[in-house]
Order: sequence, then structure tokens, then C-alpha cells
Amino acid sequence: MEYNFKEIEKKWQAEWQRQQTYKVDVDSSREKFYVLDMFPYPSGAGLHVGHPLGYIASDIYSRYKRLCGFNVLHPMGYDAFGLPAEQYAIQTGQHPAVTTENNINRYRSQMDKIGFSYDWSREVRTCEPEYYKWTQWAFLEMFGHYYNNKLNRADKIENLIAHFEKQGTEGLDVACTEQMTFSAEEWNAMSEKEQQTVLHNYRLAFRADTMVNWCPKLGTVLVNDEVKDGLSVRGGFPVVQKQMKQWLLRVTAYAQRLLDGLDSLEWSDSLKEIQRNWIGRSTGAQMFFDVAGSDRKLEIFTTRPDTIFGVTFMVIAPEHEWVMDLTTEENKQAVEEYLEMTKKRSERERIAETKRVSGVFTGSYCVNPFTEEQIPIYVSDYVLAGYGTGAIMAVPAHDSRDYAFAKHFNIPIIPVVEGGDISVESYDAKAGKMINSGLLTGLDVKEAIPLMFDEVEKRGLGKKQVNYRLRDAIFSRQRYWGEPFPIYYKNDVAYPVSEDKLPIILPEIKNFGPTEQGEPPLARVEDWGTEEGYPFELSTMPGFAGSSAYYLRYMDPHNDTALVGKKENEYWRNVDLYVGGIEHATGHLIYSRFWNKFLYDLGCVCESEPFKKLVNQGMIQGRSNFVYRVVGTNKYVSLGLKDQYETQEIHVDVNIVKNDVLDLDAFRKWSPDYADAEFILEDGKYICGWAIEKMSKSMYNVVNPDYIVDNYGADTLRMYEMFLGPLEQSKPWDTNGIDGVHKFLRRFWYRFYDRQGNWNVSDEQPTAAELKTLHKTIKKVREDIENFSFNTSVSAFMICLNELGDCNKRAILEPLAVLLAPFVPHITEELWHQLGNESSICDAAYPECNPAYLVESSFEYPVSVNGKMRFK
RNA sequence: GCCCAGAUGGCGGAAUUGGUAGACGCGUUGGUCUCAAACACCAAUGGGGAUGACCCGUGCCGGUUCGACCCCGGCUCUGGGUACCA
Repeated sequence: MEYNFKEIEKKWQAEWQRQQTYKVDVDSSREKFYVLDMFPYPSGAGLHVGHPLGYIASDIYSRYKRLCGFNVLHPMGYDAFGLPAEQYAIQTGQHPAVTTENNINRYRSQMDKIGFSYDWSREVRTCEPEYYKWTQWAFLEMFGHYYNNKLNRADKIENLIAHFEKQGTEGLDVACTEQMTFSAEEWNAMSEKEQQTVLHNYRLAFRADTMVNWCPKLGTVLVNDEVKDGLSVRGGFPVVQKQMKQWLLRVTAYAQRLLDGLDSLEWSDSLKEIQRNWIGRSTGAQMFFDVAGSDRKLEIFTTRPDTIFGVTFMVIAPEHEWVMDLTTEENKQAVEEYLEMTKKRSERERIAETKRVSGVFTGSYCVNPFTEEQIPIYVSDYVLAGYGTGAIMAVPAHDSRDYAFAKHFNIPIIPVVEGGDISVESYDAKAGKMINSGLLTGLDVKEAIPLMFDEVEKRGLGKKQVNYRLRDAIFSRQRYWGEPFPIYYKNDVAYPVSEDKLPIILPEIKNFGPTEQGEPPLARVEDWGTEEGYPFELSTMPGFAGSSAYYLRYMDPHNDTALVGKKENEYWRNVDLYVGGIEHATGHLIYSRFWNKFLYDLGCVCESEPFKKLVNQGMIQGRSNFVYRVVGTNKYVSLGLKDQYETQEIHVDVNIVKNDVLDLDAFRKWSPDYADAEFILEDGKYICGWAIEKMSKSMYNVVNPDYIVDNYGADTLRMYEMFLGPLEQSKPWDTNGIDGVHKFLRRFWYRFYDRQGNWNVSDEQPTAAELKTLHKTIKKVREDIENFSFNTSVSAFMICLNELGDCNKRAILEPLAVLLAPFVPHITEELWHQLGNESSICDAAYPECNPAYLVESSFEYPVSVNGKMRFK
């Protein structure tokens, strides 16, 4: 029998489906293991060879864990709401539901060909009402809760209302948008509408006026991740800053817990670092500066209270609410002009002018509480309204931004820490001896900072404070293709739809663009509202809404009374291994953790972190090929000779190039432009140039997995993707190397069959050398899988086969097949059955776990050489 | 600017974490088979050297050590994250 991968793979994929080999259920007699891939957004382009990399790695790990005896949950689904389908709909009128369905089918057929062990009975799609019912439900719960800092968890909003009724804001320690103070009497005297407005200051899902990235062309709000260099990531349209009423999630309430939780996770240090920076905790002092000639006290935040003797001016953000109050009559015009200018400046311009210093003097002064000196107050957009208090004390000698500002406006620069040369630049380091600083003079910076915290509190000037860079997540999008909000409006007040009315189903529409009035597409739906006629919210939820709790839904995907059943959640708990791209570090991976912690507070889930271990697979880059056209002709010169001509580099389809040698006929046929091409060859061949670039259509370097599966088989594809290099590293795809892996599988096959195709497995006893090779390989492969070092385990298999020579003994080949099964499930399943086994190789025991395969006496343990354990 | 990761043959990458650098695969060269080609198989393959015991080699400079791709100090370059966060 020949190694006919096409037949073998087709046969077993059908068989696995028929027997439901990969279906799993709660089984309290076995230990669980949950392996999850980041589910894909099904784009119209289909999968290229880079996409399945992480899926293959997690599939190998799942199959391995199953062989080791675990009950493995390994599901897959689709993140199906999103902008591309909507953009396509606006352009073509094709309903996003239709294109999404088509794309999903395409993805599914591509994935099926690779032989994954997913339990498809658990598939979820975020755009289906049965699924987004629970996205809406979670939102309602957030709407119905606030964050209680004393309990350090979310609490029912009813409890907050009760507190207001009894004692107003007295004794409250809760997360809020802004500090409010009112008494019980004041609260009780408020109208329903006023009370509801106040509550938005505390709810975990709330409405507020915020500066947002508004993209006029897309007609929607974008989060920072969706904007790059002032342009939208999708489409590349200009984005401007705009004040709008938006729904937000109070992620900041969980900042400290999100930070603390990182310590317990098995994530890479770099990923944890990205999240820490994103959360951006900093400890400093809140301080009040008296405004000269007024009873106002300007509140600022600083991490360097030790430099107070070097303060020579104050700066407030253009959006600071006191700007006009602090501006004197003679400076009024200049300040107003400045405010007008900053308002007009878009995000894009700000970035372009990032080094340009601008600002204006208000005419007012603060009093330095330590020196009693008067210091001028400026307005400048280098101070952000959204961080700290929107006002700073400026120390030009020790802050580079303050330094640039002081130089520009000729403000004095007083050094208070020894070490730098302030005639050249500021000295920002937190190290050195204090000078010119009254009571601090002579101390080290490290001593001065804590001393000042005490001093500030003692003198009643302010207190120690922790700030976070993390912002609340903007949660509404002015789009159609997303989850509708379970919110209706009555008398302009937002009310939750009752839970038993969920899901609020996204209505069908024909025109997907914004209305002429700039309203979201849902404004086109005539009866979009409650039965009583109250209008629903017109926005829909953003992409991260549906992806924040999908890992929980997989545990119990068809439950229609809860997001996840208690029994299911307590068995599967959380994700043991999560595999996906690093690009979600500050988006999905923050929001999911937040969402999970909220559900944890509600008692709906039993683990406070969703993803225990996380592995980021690297990106697979494209390897492009070039031909060199002699300028002004239709002649193409081979790489080695191109320096003799003036040439132009042109991308050529990698599929008509093999080992950098161009297929001349295929090139002539590739495009009419090249039909009459002439070539200047070297050694009778046309050698192409190459470069590593992003895999994309425009570079003609896209390789489709279907093509590889058709020509080499799924097993070869799986093994080769792993062989390319370390999983977490970015690396180029190069189809040329694939023969080596394919050859390995053929050689493995022909241990079982001879060249004439006759079954040729012997029952002879293996030699000691053969057993040593086998067990060395078992040990190595197992260690490599546990360390996600799949490339070296593939090498180990190849070495093993080389060492075994032409050994065809069952006692060696059978355990080797089990060892290989996670990597190449089809070929091993076939051989496993040829060996006479009835059940699937998926249910075999991993060699090391199976005593039958361990011949103790013949197994040579590693010996100590120079104090190291090694095999002889 | 700041933070993180990395740099090893013609190419992708190994090196049991301080102990024979270049495993494994690709490519290349030579050979066997064939009328021929493809497939397959065998051999060689870091550089230099009269192709022999020898010398030089892990981005660059220095250090620690009996011994350094690995540890320490200083640079250079590449990739990624972040950007007025006070």
C-alpha cells in the first residue's frame, strides 16, 4: 500500500465526524483540561497559511493532553460581528449576516481539511441571538451594579440608592466618574430624572460625555486601538476628536485587581509588562496651590513632590473647567484664541506637531506653599484633561516637557537636584542630592520623596494618591452590525429592558449607512423601541463585547437560562491554555479579565482570572520574490547580473517560483504584460531576488493552506508549520522546506509497508539500542511539548527514524505512532488501525504513561557527565 | 524619547542553560539507479589551509572563568510595544 495521504485524510476526517470522536462532556471522574484558541473574525479573504499556526499548536497540545488521560475541552467559534462586513454591506447592499455566513463556511471548510480535534457541537457565533442574549445580559448586570471600594467588589445599585436615601454621599468610598457631594435630603428632593443622571456617575455601565475618536467617513466612534497615526485602522480615514454622549464600562474600578491578578498568571513577562504599562499605576501626591488674590485652591497631581522648590510655573489643560475663571481681562482674547485653536486641532495634527511647544499665560498666579512665591499659571495642551486633575506644577529643571515649555516662554529654571546640566537639558532621573530646597537640601531624592508625602499631609496641602493611566472603555458604536443595547429611553432617561425580554434582536435593514442627520443606522428602523413605544438605544456594542465571555459560553453553549451553568463552570473552571496573537494585549485580554472579574463578583463564575496560561504564537510573514526588469524594456535580468543594468524591482507570484528559480513559461502566462517577456539568464536559470514582508495579496506572497493540503496533505502541513521555528517567534513561510517533512512521513509509512506495498511489520523483540532510541525520543518529545518547543520535537522524530535504520518492529513502531499522533493524526490513525487496534488512536495511552511500553531493564537512564545529566 | 525582545553557515533554526558550536531540515555539489528526466538512495557541505595533525569562527569592544553563543560592563543594528500619564 502506498502512502496515499488524500484518501487517508478524507477517510479519517469523515470517520471522526461520524463517531463524534472529539465530543466532550462533564466527567467528574477525570481531570479536566481546557485548551482555547482566540476565535477568528471570519474575513472575506479566507485563511492563509499563517492563520492556522496557533490552531495547530493548540491542537497538538490538546491531543497530547487527551492521550495523557485528561478530559480535554477544545472548542472553536466565530467572532462574527464587526466593521468589515458592515463596510462591505454599505458598498454592495449585501446583508452582513449573509457575507458573514459565507465567510464562516469558507473558514470551516479550510479548518476541517487540517484535521483539528474541535468539539464542533459547542461552536458559538457572537452574532446569533442565543449567544448575544448573554452579552446583553452581562451589560444589564453592569448597568445594575456599582463598585464599592470598601468591599472591593461590585455591589447592587439598589444598595447605593439606599445609602443615598439614608445619608447622601456621606461615608461613601466607591468608584465614580467625578466626586459628588450631596445630603440625603438633597437626594430625596431630586426628580427621577436628576437621580438617574446622578446614578450614571456610579454605574459600571454608564453614559457620559466624553472626548471620542470620531471618524466622519465611517460614521462611528473608534477606540484608540482602532486609530493609528490619526487615521482609522480600517479604511485609513481621518479621525477627529469630538465630545459625545457615549456608553462606557467602568474598567478603571478594577485597575488594581487587574494589576494584582497578573502575578498569578503564566503569561510571558513581556505581555504582563504591556498590561502593567497600559494600566499605568503611579503613586504621587495630590496637592492644593492657593490662587493669588482668590480663595480658590488649584488641585494638581505630582509624582515628584520633592522638586517643589523648583516649581516656576503652573499649567492647566485647555479643557480645565477653571480656564476662563483664571483668565484676567487683558489675557482673555489670547486665551480664547488658544482654546479655539486647540479644539480644532485633530488628533492627527497633534501627533504631527508633537514636539511643538504651545501655550498661553492666563494672567493669574498661584502661591508656592513652601516658598510663598507667586508663580504664573499657563494653559497648554501638553497637559491632558483626562489624567490626574488636568493641572500640574511645572519643574522645568527636572521634567523635559516643562523644560521645553520654560525655554520657549523664557521662564526661570531652578535646579533642585544635583546631577544634570540644565543649560543643555532637564535632569529627569530620580536620583541625586537635593539643593536649593529648604528643609530638603542635602537629602537624597529617594529620602526626599517619602518625606514630602508626610510633609504635604502634615501641612494639610493634600495627600498621597494613586493614579492609573487606564481609561474607562467606550462601549457604544454608531454602527449596525453589532449587539443592540437592552436600553430604552423615557423622558430622555435610559432604562434597562427587563431581563425576560432578552435578547433584543437586531432588526433587518436594507440601508446600512448612517442617516442624513448623522444618526446610527438603527434610526432607520421604524418601530425600534419597546411595546409601549419607548425608543431603544440606537448604538450597538463594540467588537470586544462579544469576545469578552465567549470562553465561558463554550462550557455550556446551549444553556438558555444562564450564561453558563453552575455545574459546568465548576467543572471546566477557566482556560488552562490560551493560544493567540499578542495584538490583543491591551484590548481583548484586558476587557475579558475585567468582564470575568465582574462576573466573579456576581458569583456567576468560580475563577477570578479567565486564562491561566497564555502563549502568543508569532506572526508568519510572507517571503516575496522579485524579478528585475531592465528599465524601459520588457527584458528581465537574473539576480546575479542585475547590477550590470538599470533595473526596476517587480513582485512576482511566489507560486511560480521554486527555490528562487523562476518558471519562465508560467511567468509569461501570469499576466498579458509578460507574454512577450525576454530573459537574461545565469547558468541557464532565472534567479529571483527575495525579501521577508507581510503576507498579503499585493506582495503576491500569499500561500493558501488548501494548496498545501492538496499537494502534501494535512499531516505534512501541520508538522511543517511546527518545524518552521519556535512557536512564539515571527518567522517567514517558505514552501521550499516542506519536502523534508513530507519525506519523513513517507519514510515512517514505509516502515510499515515495504516498497512493493506489502505489510511488513515484524513481531521480533527490539534490541537494546532500538529501545534506547525510542525512550530517548519519548522523553525528549514529551518535554518539548510541555515547553511548547514543537520545532525541536519534530527534529527529534527525524533523528529517531534516522537512528532506527530500517527497524520495522511492532514494539518500536506502535509507541512511536502514538507519540506522533498529536502532530499527524491522520497517518497515525490509519497505521494504528492497520496494526489491528479497534478504537481511535485518540484514546490510546501516551507511551510514557503506559507501562506496557516501558521495558525497565533496557531503558538507559541519563548519566552524570561533569555534573550534568546527559544521555551517553 | 521610554520599555521589552533579539542578533549563530547560502536559508529556517539546534546547542540538555557555563562543558566537543552549527543537531534536524532546506539548498548546493558529487555519486548510484535510468536511454534520459523525475522520484529514491548514498556521500560531502561554517571559513581558511599543500584539503593532512593546524588556524579562525556565534553583531562589535572589553571583563569574569580551567573553559563563555550562554554570566558581567559598554556600544551597534533589527523587530515589537508605548507615546506629552506630570
